[in-house]
Amino acid sequence: MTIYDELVARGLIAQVTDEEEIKEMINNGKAVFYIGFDPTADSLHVGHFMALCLMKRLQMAGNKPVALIGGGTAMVGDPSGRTDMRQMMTKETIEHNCACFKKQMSRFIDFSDGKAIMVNNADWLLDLNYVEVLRDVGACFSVNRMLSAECYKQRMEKGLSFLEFNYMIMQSYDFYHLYQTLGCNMQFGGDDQWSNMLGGTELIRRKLGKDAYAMTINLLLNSEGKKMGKTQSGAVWLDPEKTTPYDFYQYWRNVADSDVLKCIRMLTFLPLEQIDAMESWEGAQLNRAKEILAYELTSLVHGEEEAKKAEASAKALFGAGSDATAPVVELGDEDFTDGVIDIGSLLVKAGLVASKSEARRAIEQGGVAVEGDKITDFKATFTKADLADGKTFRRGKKNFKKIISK
RNA sequence: GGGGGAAUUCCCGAGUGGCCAAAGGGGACAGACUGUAAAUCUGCUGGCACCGCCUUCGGUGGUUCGAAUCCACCUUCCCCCA
Repeated sequence: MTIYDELVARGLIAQVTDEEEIKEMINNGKAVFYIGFDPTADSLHVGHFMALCLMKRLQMAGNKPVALIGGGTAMVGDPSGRTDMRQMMTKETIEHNCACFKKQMSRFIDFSDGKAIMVNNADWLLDLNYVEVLRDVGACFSVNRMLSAECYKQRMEKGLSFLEFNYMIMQSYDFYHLYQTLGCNMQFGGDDQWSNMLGGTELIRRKLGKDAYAMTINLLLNSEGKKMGKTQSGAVWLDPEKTTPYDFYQYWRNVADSDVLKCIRMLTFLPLEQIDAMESWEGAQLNRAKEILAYELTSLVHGEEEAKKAEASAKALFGAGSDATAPVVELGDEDFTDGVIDIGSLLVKAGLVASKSEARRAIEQGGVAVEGDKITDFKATFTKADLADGKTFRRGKKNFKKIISK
């Protein structure tokens, strides 16, 4: 099976500019392609992970990836798919984020011996001269066309600043620049980048009279059409400091039935035959598929060892009720007053609830348990000795913390 | 530049002087049912020393016994005209 066919079979490909040409190039390892990542946070998230996987798959097929970190474009901010303007980031923040991205990417992509290249568009964008750019590339863009682009649609209602309007031009310039300097002839990215990417192929055609290609991959949407990889508290990060391997595992363990197979197909490297075999699974059997999904992804992102730990924790907590593996929180003397700590403060300290009021509510509604026994009294207290060996506290069905006094 | 409108608790959105911690919806959270799923039903949704008190309605001042509600200035955004 060719790499292109595999991408299709995995449901990854969304749009392509020239299917035959792209097929020919990536199947034969002839593509030099780039994917851009704007450093909007200090860690990559699931969306980036998909792009990195795509990069890896293509690299394995012999193509040469260029990972572009958008240190320059982040100064502008991509308005695509947004209803309001991004908060402007300081140069320092951007630089810090770039460094974080770089570190994380190196774990997924092999940059040794020139097998892949990493560049930062700050290196060429920041020194551009305004009038020169206007004359040079500005003349190649039609405002009328740009305004009708899908990525600006949403913003036509709420307002779009000139700063952000220029994002497409910056991205197009990147492609143009990489085409000339690295012979980069393809750009891949999320489907929300389609119009920005077309801007680049168009610019190359106009300026150089050459063809360049673009291909987008489907965004990972759940069955309700919402982007996956987000939780109430924000994105699911790849940085273990920001999203623990256990939480990462749990996120995937809890995806909806209707989304499991799609996720396995799009995100894991499991052979397609094996995935096809899961297609017939139904009902509770899908739980097995969710375990596989969660394990595979945790393993890819955090390593096999962490994945095993997360899986073991989950099985223990949800299965027999063993307490050995929940995340541990230690309490010191300062947490106890007169030798005791009340349940409300304890839950707050453990990070199981945001406030004592929330703790009260959770208890009143029967959502808190210690060592499997439901707590009904908000006035309950614990002494240091009670917690000397550690006790597992649960809020709701899925939140566990082991509390130990020291 | 001229004219008009808007800013409310996580989001949308009521509220135009006391009965407002603020309707309604969404989301989130908790419970029941389950398969650590979905759907459904119930509860709950600012904080705390919780039958009470404190902080919130873009910002700063002011009027008033009392303001999310009135006045002034400021900030931001939208619409129409240029």
